Amino acid sequence: MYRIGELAKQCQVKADTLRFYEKHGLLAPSVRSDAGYRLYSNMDAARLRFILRAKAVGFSLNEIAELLSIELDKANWACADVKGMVDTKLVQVQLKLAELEHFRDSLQSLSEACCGGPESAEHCSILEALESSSQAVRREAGTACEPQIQVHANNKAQAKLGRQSC
Amino acid sequence: MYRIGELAKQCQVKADTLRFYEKHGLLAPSVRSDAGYRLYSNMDAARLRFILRAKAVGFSLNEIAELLSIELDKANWACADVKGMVDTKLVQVQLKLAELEHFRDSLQSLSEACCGGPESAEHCSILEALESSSQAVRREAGTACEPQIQVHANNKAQAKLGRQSC
DNA sequence: ATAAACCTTAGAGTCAACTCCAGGGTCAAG
DNA sequence: CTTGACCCTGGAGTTGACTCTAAGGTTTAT
Ligand SMILES: [Zn+2]
Ligand SMILES: [Zn+2]
Ligand SMILES: [Zn+2]
Ligand SMILES: [Zn+2]
Repeated sequence: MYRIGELAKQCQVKADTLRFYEKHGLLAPSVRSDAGYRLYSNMDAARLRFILRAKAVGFSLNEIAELLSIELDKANWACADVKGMVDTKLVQVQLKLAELEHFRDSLQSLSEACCGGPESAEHCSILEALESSSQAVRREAGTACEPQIQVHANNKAQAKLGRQSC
Repeated sequence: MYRIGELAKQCQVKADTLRFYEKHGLLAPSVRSDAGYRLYSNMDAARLRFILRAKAVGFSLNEIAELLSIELDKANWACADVKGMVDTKLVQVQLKLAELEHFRDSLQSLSEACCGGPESAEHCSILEALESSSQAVRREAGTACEPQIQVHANNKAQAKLGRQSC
């Protein structure tokens, strides 16, 4: 039997988190001491590890509650139910991934378009891209800042064009 | 000049959102009508589009506020500042992306390990993986459910072993 | 003139998953 | 017998980006 702080430390969680899980029906200690202290059994600890593992693969606490109710009554559920939950979550994760990949690509092309130098941001390609209505980073010849690699190569040409090399 | 509802519809946002942005210092209409109605100019609309574009690449409203303050005073900021913000955000996005990829991979291997059939979940590989302490989906010969492809191939062998084909 | 469709405000509520607090009780060591 | 480390409770606060409500004022069309 572990007291709340012991189990918490064992599982790298805060005691508050265990109380929170209890309040939300995920994990209640099977016994209380005379003084009212929570006492967790090995089974309780196993249940907590189940919760943490499910969290580690991306399930929300609500979804974990559902998984736990299946766990407690496996015989009345089918593999299809369990796999369904996993697949549903997988789709959600893939959608979120696609969104973040889009963010990443956009940020990357913004980053690549800017020289990143100490010059005034008056002609910064990043700001221009956010101002303009186009989705992509627009390159209107000779007005915006450009990545450093090109700055060196084009320095004179830019100067000739009266361009502020941002 | 647009009234709040007009601008909102034009930019696919709710009027409430515009009021929210105003309360948080992102976008205030440049004029109010006699009756107190918000009236947005074309510049205000452009500012809103700036906000929405920055949101679309993953910036938070606080970060957007910072970007806007640079926008208003470009001359006193350097490309380095702007690019720094983009690169910082890029790193954050990449971290989040790595976490989600981990989720995806874990969910995928969980999904692949389960037959997904209408049988009782008593031997479901997914539940067993979440119960056991191992990170990967553990396959203890002949105890857990397996993906359907193999179920057909191994049907008789499993029956011979007295195995419940989950 | 009156209804529908708009607009105003301040302020509360929502979601998730904690996290912290005050004000008290319990327990082992010295 | 006191100190310090632990534990209890109920409830409030956090973060971010809205979203909604109530109670009223304005515009526009019929
Ligand atoms: Zn530049
Ligand atoms: Zn720049
Ligand atoms: Zn199965
Ligand atoms: Zn299964």
